[in-house]
Amino acid sequence: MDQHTAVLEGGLADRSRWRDEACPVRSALDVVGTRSAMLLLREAYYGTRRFQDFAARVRITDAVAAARLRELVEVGVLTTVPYREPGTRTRHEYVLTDSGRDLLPVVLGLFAWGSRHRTPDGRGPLELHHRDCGGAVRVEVRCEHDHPVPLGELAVSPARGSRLSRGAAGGAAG
Amino acid sequence: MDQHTAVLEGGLADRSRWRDEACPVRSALDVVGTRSAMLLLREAYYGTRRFQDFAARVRITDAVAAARLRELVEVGVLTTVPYREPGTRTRHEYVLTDSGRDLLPVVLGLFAWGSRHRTPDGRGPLELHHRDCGGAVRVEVRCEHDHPVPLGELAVSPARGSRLSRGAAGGAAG
DNA sequence: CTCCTGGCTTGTGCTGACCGGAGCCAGACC
DNA sequence: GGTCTGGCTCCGGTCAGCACAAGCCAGGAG
Repeated sequence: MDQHTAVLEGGLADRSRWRDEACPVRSALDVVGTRSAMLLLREAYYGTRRFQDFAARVRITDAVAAARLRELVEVGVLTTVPYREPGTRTRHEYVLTDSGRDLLPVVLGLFAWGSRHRTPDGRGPLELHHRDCGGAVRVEVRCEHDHPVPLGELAVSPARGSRLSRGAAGGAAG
Repeated sequence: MDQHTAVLEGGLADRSRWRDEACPVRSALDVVGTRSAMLLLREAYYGTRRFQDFAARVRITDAVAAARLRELVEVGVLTTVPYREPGTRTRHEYVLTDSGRDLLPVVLGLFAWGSRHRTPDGRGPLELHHRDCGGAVRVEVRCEHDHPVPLGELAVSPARGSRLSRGAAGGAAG
C-alpha cells in the first residue's frame, strides 16, 4: 500500500480472508503478556534469582510473584535450580532458560521505546552499552544479510506447507 | 555475576539500593502493555487503518477497540487522519506515527518468540523476510559498532546527571 | 422525510490481575 | 521443645480488560 506498512504476500494479501487464530504475537502474549511477567523478566536480566528479591524489586505481592514465577517456569522461560546457603536448608532459585533469554529483544525494545517516548527528555534514567566496546545498545530489525529492515520493506508470507501458501481462503495464521 | 545476566554499573551495582520507579519498561507497559494494544499495533503494521477492520481482525468488541484506539492516539502511537470515500461523509483512519513505528521491534520480538517457542514445530505459520533481498528477518540486540550483544555482554548504567551516576543511594531508576 | 451505515457510546456482567494481610511449613539454630 | 526465616498459600476485596448487546448520531441515498 504505502511505504509505512508491511507487505502481505501470497494468500495473505486479502486480509479479510484469514484470521489470526495461530498468530505468534497472540500466543506469546498469552503466556508473557502481563505486566508482572515482563517486569519479572527484566529483573531476571538484571541478575535477580530469589523469590523475595523478585517480589520486592518488581513491587508485587508474594502471591502474585508466586503465581507468575510458577507460570514462567511452566512455559519454560525460567527454571528452578536448588541452592543452599550455609546454615539454611535447600531452597531454589529462578534462572533464565534459553527461551527466557530469547525474550531479551522484547524487553529491551520496551526499554528503548519507554526511554525515548515516555520520558520528558527522551533519554530515560538508564543507559545500555556493550561491555566489550562501550558502544550504545539498540534493538534492530535486520535480515540475515544484515540489512536494516524498516516497516515498509518487511514482507509477511505464509510458511511453506500452510493452507495460505497454496492460495486457499479462510485459513488461520497470524 | 555469571555470564547469563546483564552487568549493573555505577550506583546500580547494589540492586537493593534503588527502585524501578522510573523504569522505562514499566512506563512502556503502562501505555502499550495490554494484549489488545499490541494486537492493534500488529494490525497497523499489516496495513489496517479503519475502525471496523481493527475490531474484526483483532477480534475485540467495538467498545474495546474504541477505548484502546483512543488511548493509542492519546499517547501518540497512532494519529487520526480524515478520509472520504465517494458518497459517504468524512471519517478518519488510524495511522502509525514515528513513535508507533518505533514499537516494531517489540511486536516483531513477540512474533519471533511466539513462532519459535510457542508452536509445535518451532517455526510458526508465517514468515518474515526482507522485500529487497529476500533474507529472513530477525530482531537483534546490537551495539552501535554492530556487534551482537548477548545478555552477558550487556551493561546497564545510570544516565549522566542522574543521582545514581554520582553514587548516591536510594535513588529511582529503572 | 425515512432508511441505512460506519463509528462510535452506554449498560451489564464476567474474569483475571493485582493488593494487603494472615497463615503455614520445613528446617536450622538454640 | 520453642523460635526464627524464607518461601510460599489462602482470604477478601478492588479494578481493569474484556464480551455481549443495545442505542446513538451524522450525513448520504432514496
